[in-house]
Formats: sequence, C-alpha cells, structure tokens
Amino acid sequence: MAATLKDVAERAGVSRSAVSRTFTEGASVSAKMRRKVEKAANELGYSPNVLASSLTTRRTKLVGLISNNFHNPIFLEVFDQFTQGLQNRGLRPLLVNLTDETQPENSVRLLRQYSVDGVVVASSTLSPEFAKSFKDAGMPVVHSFGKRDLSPSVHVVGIDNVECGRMAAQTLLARGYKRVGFLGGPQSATSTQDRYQGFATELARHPEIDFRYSFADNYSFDAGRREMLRLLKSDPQEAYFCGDDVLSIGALSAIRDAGLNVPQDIGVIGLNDMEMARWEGIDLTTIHQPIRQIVSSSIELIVAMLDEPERYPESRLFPCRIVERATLRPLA
Amino acid sequence: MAATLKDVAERAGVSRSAVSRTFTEGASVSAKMRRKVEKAANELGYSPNVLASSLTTRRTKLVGLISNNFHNPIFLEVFDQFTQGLQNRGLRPLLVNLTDETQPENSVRLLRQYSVDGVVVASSTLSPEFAKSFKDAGMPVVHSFGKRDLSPSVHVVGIDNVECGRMAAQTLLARGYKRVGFLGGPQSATSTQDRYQGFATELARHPEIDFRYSFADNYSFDAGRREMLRLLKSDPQEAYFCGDDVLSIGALSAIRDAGLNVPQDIGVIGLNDMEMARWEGIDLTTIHQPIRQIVSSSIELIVAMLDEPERYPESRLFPCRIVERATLRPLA
DNA sequence: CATTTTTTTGCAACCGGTTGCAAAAAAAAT
DNA sequence: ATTTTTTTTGCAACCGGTTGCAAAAAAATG
Repeated sequence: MAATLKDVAERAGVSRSAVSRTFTEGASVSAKMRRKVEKAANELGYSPNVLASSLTTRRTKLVGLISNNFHNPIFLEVFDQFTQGLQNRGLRPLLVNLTDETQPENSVRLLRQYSVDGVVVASSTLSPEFAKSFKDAGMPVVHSFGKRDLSPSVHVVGIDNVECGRMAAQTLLARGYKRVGFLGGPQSATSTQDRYQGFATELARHPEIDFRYSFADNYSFDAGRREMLRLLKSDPQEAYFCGDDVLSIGALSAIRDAGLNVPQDIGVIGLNDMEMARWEGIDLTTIHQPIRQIVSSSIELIVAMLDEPERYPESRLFPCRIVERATLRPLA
Repeated sequence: MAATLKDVAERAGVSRSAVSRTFTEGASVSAKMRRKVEKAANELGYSPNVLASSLTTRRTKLVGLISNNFHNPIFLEVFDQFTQGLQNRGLRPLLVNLTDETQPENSVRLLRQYSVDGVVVASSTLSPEFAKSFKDAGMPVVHSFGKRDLSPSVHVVGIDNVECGRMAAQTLLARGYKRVGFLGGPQSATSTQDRYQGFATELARHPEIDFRYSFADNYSFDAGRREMLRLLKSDPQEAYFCGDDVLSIGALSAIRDAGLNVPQDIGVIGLNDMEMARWEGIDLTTIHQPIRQIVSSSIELIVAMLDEPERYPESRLFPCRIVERATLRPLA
C-alpha cells in the first residue's frame, strides 16, 4: 500500500541506505542526492515508518501516559498539557486508563510490548511502588503528582502534600476557626494520607482545637456531597479542608442544600485551584497546585532521561499558595 | 536488554519459528514444544515485541484518537470511555491533541508513520473533510460526534444535531416562551451549525415568535458567561437554547450574577447532559446526548473495519431526549 | 597533474519478529 | 512392519528500516 524505502530508492535510482540517510538527521548526504531522493519521496508520498526504524534505533518516540483519574475534571487539563507538551517534543502519548486496576503487571507488559521510550505515571493516588515497577522493567519513569519522597526510587514531580495540609490548617487557624474538619479523598491515596498528616500534625500543636476527620470514597463531586450530607446530620465543624476542589464543590453543594451559608455557617477550603473553582457561584477558596509547571517539568525530566536513562532520581516539588476567594471567612 | 525471540529459542533449544508460533494464536505447535518454550520464556521474562511483529502482520493494534476538545469536561468522560473500550478489545489509543490545528496533514502523516490500525476522530467541531483525509490515506476512520450525513464518506457516529435544535425549539414553544434565543457554540463548528439550523427551521414555522441568535467563541464556561453578560445588557430574550451544557452553565452564572432568577426571569436549556448538569446549584434542563452508546458504537465500528477496511460508510445516529430539570419553566 | 585527504555512496548484516515451504516426525491405516 | 496420511518443526526469505565498513567519488593539497 504505502510507499516504502525500497520504492523510493528504486524510483530515485539510488541505494536504500541513501534514502534512509536523507531522512536521518545529521547523516552524510550530498545536496544532489538529497534532491533526487526528496523528489522521488514526494512523488510517492513516502514518509518513513517510525516503528520499523525503532527496531534498530531503539527509539519509538512513544511515551506511556498512565492514569486512573478519569473522573476528576482537573485531569482534562493535565491530559491537555501532557499531550501538547509531548507532541511539541516529537513524542507520542500512548494512553493507559488504569480505572479499577492497581497492579502494575499488565501495564508493564503492555508498555514493554510497545517498547515505549518512557513512562509518565500521572496520578496522586497510585503508590511509589507502582511507578517503581516500570523502572525495574527498564523504562525511564516519571511519577507526576506522586508522593513526596526525600530519596525517591523514581523521579517524582508534584507538590508537597504534607506541607499543603499544614498550610490549610494554618489558614483555618488564622481565621479563628476552633472546630475544624478534614474531609479527605480516598484513604488509600497517597495524596490523601499526606494531606491528612500535614493537617493533623499542625493541629496537634494546638490542642484547644477540636479536630475531626473522615474520608470520601473518591475524588468526585458526588462523593464530596455524600460525605458532607452525612456530616451535616450531626453537628458539623465550623470549617473543612476538603481533599480537593471537586470534593469541595460537592461539599458546598450539600451545605447550601441544607440551607446553610458559606462561609457564615461553614467554611470550606479546597486544593488544586481548578478552572471551575473560579466560577461564579462556586468561588472557592483553595490551595493552588501549579499544574502547568508540574506537567512541563515532568516532560523535561522524561526527555532528559531518554539520553540519560540512569539519571539519579530526584524529587521536584513545587510550592503551592492559598487562593483567597469566598468560602472562608476573612482574616480576623 | 529485554529478552528476544532468539534468546528464548536458544534457551529452549528450538528454532525461532517455534517460539514465534507458541505466541501466535492458532499456530501449529505440539504440547511438548509449547511447554518447553513457555518455560524458557518465563525464565527470561520474555514478551513479544508488538512493533516488530507488526512489520509482517501489518497490525499494530494502535488506534489514533484525535480530538480538539480538551477544555470541555464532557470529553473527560469521552476519553474515559474510549480508552477503556479500546483496551478491552486489545487496542491501544495513541492520543493526538489537535488544539489550534484544523488541517489534517500533520496528523495524517503522524498516524501513518505509526501505522495505526485505525483512527477515531472524536470531535463535534471538525469537518467531515477532516475525517475524510484519513480515509484517503488508507486508514479506517470513524468520526465520532460528527456531522449527520445521509451518505457520509466516512463512518459517522453521533446524534442528529439538526433534530436536537428542533427539539429544543419545540420544548421552548411548548412552555409558552415567545421571545427565544440561540446562544451557540463556535460558529465554525458543524455541531453549532446544525443545531442552529434545526432550531431556526422549527421557529420559522412560528412567525409570531421573536428569535435572536448569537455565538460564543468556543464551548466553555467563560465563553458562555461572557456572551450572556453581553446579551443581558440589552433586553434579553425569555429563554435561550445554549450550544451545550458547559456553555449553559456559564450563561446561568451570568444570569444569576445579574440578580435575575432562573427560570422565572430567563430560561435556559442545554445539550449533553454532562454529569455536572445534575449538580445541585446547577440542575440544568438539557438534551441528553448518549455518550456511552456513541463511544461503544464507534469502537465496534472501528473494530469491524480492521477486518473489513472497505466497509461501506454508514451514519449511526442515536436519539436524544429532553431531561427536564429546573432551568425552564414547567409546561403550561 | 598526481597524491593525499575528505566526503559520499552502496553493500551486507542486522533489529525482532512472521510465514511459506519442504523435510522430519508422529500417527493412522494397511 | 510397511506404507500412507497428518502434524510438527526448521530453514530461509521477508517486513521496513539502520548502520559499520570499505570502495568510489570529490575536494584539497603539493
């Protein structure tokens, strides 16, 4: 069907290597030869088969993009950034949807079968060990939105969730809340664990504060709403740090539904600063997670590892900041 | 690095073809041979290289998934469905983000270089010609969410947007609205054009109705909000059919911000019935688009085309239905 | 112009698989 | 036990490219 190297070579009356060289960056070809070959190639509509060449070059320019977050709108932004960023560097994302699968074996085998050049694990809920298993199988890995780790076994790019928890606690304390709650994401998620830990640790320094916590089933509107409805049944706290923005929005919905006012009756602070947080009618006070930086840094890392596979694993953590909107009462 | 066919063959003391055959469905291998080979393969952690085999089998099991909708939350659902559906059939999605690129040339070349087995164009804004160019390059194509076409040149799976426009008009008329508006998506999108056409055609049968229309820049919250703010400045209509749900939600935000009530002062009807439409605080009356069916039907089609590339192009249109919520006044 | 150096080109082997074909082995029939 | 039929196996060529090496051509040098 499609024209091959051989077709072009015959048409141009040159050797196959000559054709190959014209399409290889930095190979030795004379101007005359290049003209001849390009002419023939154009006439035949030839473009080289990346997969065939990958056999010898050992580069497929494929990057596995693994995620299990197909229900949190923030991840549409993440996918957008990743796909664009990878494309801009000539890499192609091979998307793997991990929904309800937490074991890496299948994905590892799959991505090996396609000899991907690298793997990006984009998830705040998967464990470091999950990411590690790609490394063990010999693939460069970056874990984006992964767990903070002082000496990580694979590259981690993200935020310090413990620190974010601490920030949330301080923010609530500064606003004079005495009875506060943590409405976390799924308890098994590393991000939930870290945020909880930071939040709880900071509050432990203030024994006068009444602190409660509970967890939603997953990072979703419904889960947040459901959990908040439950909390509202029995004397809720004055303010909640919710697992993330979408959870916060669900919680807000429950609060307002119950006829209560935000922030007068209950305060809410989220995490992520997704686009929706800015929407009128939501106007969520939240902790901004620098998605763009995390993604572009992840891409830089994976690209760097293509040339230097044994690069020493580093942890790149980006600072977060409070974005003050309308769901917490103002500073005293 | 990774074990190859040859390694396994040597270890098992058999020919390379024997190894290949044990990993090929339906090939002739004795039980004894299979055992020997599988033992060696396990010991070496061998799994066959799909890309190498694709050279001879002409199957990469890669499917190009092309989209330009990375800002509309509904597409996260779409990607979720597509990736899962493809995976379940042993196919891998190679994601192409078309943001601000409307010419197919690059994507065509790219997907040819990777010899994808098929292409899914998932977009309601791209033209039929766009999808067609993949067919012309010899790849099986399905255009999901594409334009209705009685004799399409490529397979189209989606809804009848003209009919939806008509439904929206009838719904507004039935509720006694006399002054209605169309707040469309980007004017260049085929979905916008069709929805407008159906809406306008139906209204043309009722000359007593005052009908206005305008368009937002894209399918997004901000664009909907911006356009509605503009409309509110000068005597708005009683009800609007908005291009889609996310546009509707933006419009609602503007309306409520202006101190007006929905549906008392202004009614809104959307299209899609995305998850968010159900959220308390939004509770959007809308036209349900059956995403799951569209996606799974698209996948079935692309799979069917793998075996039958010249399959006669068909148009699969799924019926939509009104989902009555709280943003239109009740039936008279 | 002959000689040396540099650049360009083609040959042939290889990347990791598959497959048609014929030989070898096993099973069935006599 | 032979012969015939069927199944299993290996050989070798091929899929669409790349690349080391040496020969050929071109350019530089004397």
